[in-house]
Amino acid sequence: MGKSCSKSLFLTQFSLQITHTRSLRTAGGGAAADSFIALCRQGHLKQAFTAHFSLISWDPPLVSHLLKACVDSSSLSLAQQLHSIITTNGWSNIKFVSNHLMSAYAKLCRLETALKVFDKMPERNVMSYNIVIGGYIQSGDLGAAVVVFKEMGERKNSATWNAVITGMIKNELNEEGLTLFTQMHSNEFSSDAYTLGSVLRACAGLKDLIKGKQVHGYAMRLGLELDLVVGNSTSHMYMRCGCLTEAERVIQSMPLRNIVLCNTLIAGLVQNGCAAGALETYHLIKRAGFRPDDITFVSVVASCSKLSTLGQGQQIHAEVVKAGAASDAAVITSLISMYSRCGCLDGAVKAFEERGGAARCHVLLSSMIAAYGFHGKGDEAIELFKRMELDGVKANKVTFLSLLYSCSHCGLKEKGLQLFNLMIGKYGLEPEVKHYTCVVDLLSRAGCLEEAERFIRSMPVKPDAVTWKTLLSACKIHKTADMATRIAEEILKIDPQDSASYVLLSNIQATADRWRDVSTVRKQMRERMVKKEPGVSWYELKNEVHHFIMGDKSHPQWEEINSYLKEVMAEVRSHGYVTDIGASLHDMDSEEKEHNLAHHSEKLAVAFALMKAPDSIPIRIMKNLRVCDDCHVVMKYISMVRNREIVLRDCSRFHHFKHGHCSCDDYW
DNA sequence: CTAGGGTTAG
Repeated sequence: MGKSCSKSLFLTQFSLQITHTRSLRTAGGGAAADSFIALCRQGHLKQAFTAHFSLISWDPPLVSHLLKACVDSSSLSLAQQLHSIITTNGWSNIKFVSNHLMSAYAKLCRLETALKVFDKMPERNVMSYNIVIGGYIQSGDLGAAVVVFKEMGERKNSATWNAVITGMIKNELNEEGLTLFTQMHSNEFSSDAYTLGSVLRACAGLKDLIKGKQVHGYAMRLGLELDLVVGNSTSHMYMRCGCLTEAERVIQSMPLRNIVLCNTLIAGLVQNGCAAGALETYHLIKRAGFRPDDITFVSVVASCSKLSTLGQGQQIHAEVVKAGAASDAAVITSLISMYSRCGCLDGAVKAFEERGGAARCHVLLSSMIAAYGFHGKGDEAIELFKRMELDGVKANKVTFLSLLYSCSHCGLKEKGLQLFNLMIGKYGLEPEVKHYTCVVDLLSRAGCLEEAERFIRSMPVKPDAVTWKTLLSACKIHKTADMATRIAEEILKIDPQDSASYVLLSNIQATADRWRDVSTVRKQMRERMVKKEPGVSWYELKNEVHHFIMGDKSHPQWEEINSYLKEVMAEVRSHGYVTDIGASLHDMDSEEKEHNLAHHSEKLAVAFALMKAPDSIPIRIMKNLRVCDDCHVVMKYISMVRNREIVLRDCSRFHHFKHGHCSCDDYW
């Protein structure tokens, strides 16, 4: 469940002061050019060139525009073709054309060529220098960047400083940018809105609230705090530092608002755990007359993902298509993740396939790999990674993390270990604790518990509570109560309030009939005031989310649901199901336990879904805790007896129940 | 010198 959040200040008095939205990039060249650009946007650069090359009346803005597209789709050869068009037409002396060309070469890892273009420029502007400096910074040659900066310095004005500071910060050299900012002042150049915007962005990147507040104060002294860009950057900085109220106050004070400001607010709300507020704000800004753009959609789709509300997500997807934002790589990445997290792998695959093969960057591919992994499709995930390697798209740490858990989720131990070694060896990536945790999962799931424990105790980074919890889950499956006690101690050293671990340990002891140990755990829980978090399940029906909590009869159709659940359970019993009382932690007699188990939130939710939803669609239920053993068994029976597909997402993974079998292979 | 966005263990 999302964190509760106070109603946004913004929502209470949002006015209709709208500034003009940035218009979609347009370029010269008429209808052929439009169609050309449309094709390029969809990632079909090569097709676009073949079909339209001779029809287009080339002009400098169009060429510049397309150079940007080349960067987006990593097409060096097309950039070279454009280069020759520039040369043939004698446009090399136009500053912005050469700047774009340099920028494309630099970003496509051809710094040498970019420098040649730079050398041939008869006249340069700040941008030209900035691109070269940026290129050097990206290739890791800071020394050369400084040399160019000094050469540029001989021209020694505010715009130059701003250009370099912006260049640094854009390349994530936040500290360096801030240092230059200080130097700029000691060289008696004063800041303007451009400087402040960049510097605030650096503070946001560093999550440095103290510096950020100082800059905010400085902006007020300069009377620049109401500038659209400065105000937005200030709000963004507060959002990144987790100060939601402060960020909203800044937006509230702005005399003019535009879609960028709205986006800062919506993204900030999601990032600060208030997905419901983000969704609400989205509907509000639309009513206020703002037109959402691709960036808005990325955040709104992410909200649906966090809330696990497939219906709302699909609705937003339709709006994305209508708004013509469906070919933006970030939007698609977000959609893939949303469908996957809402339990609809088909939707994720469809969104992925629609993108076509032309322009799939590493983030987009990683998100699809993660989606396969989430749903236990390890082979598909690995297949996609192979294709990624063939296409020359470079995998990063996130890609490998997704690959590793794809393997552990379906028992591909050897394959997973191979990938782990590939990541360190061939890719030269340093694993983080999350990667090590996946390896622990790979080993322990395969029954190598001792090896997994040795691995944890010898790994070069400090294991966290999750690392140990992974091993503790394995102890449950492999019924090793002694080891479980030892591992639980490690977890409670790190987080003594982690109720899930107490519950897990107690269940393991109960299964091993070690009742004295069970009561020790319960005593510890009482002494340390650890409360078992109540289990909540939710189910979305016709745009409405229904919540179910054990023992809570507040649902308007509670009686009906309860008696229907009884019917279903009787049906399931007639097919051989027997209640497993061990799954209950509570200290009570058997009859009471059975009664409690029978009303677990996921059972209530599934009964409601069986009652209300059409037979043809899978039932998708979300739960805030791990699924209990008994409910897991019941779901398997229901999927068989009723011939219904049930997708249950608990706090860590998906369970797909079909024909009496679960995708997790009873390991979770 | 022109803001704001994407993938991530249990």
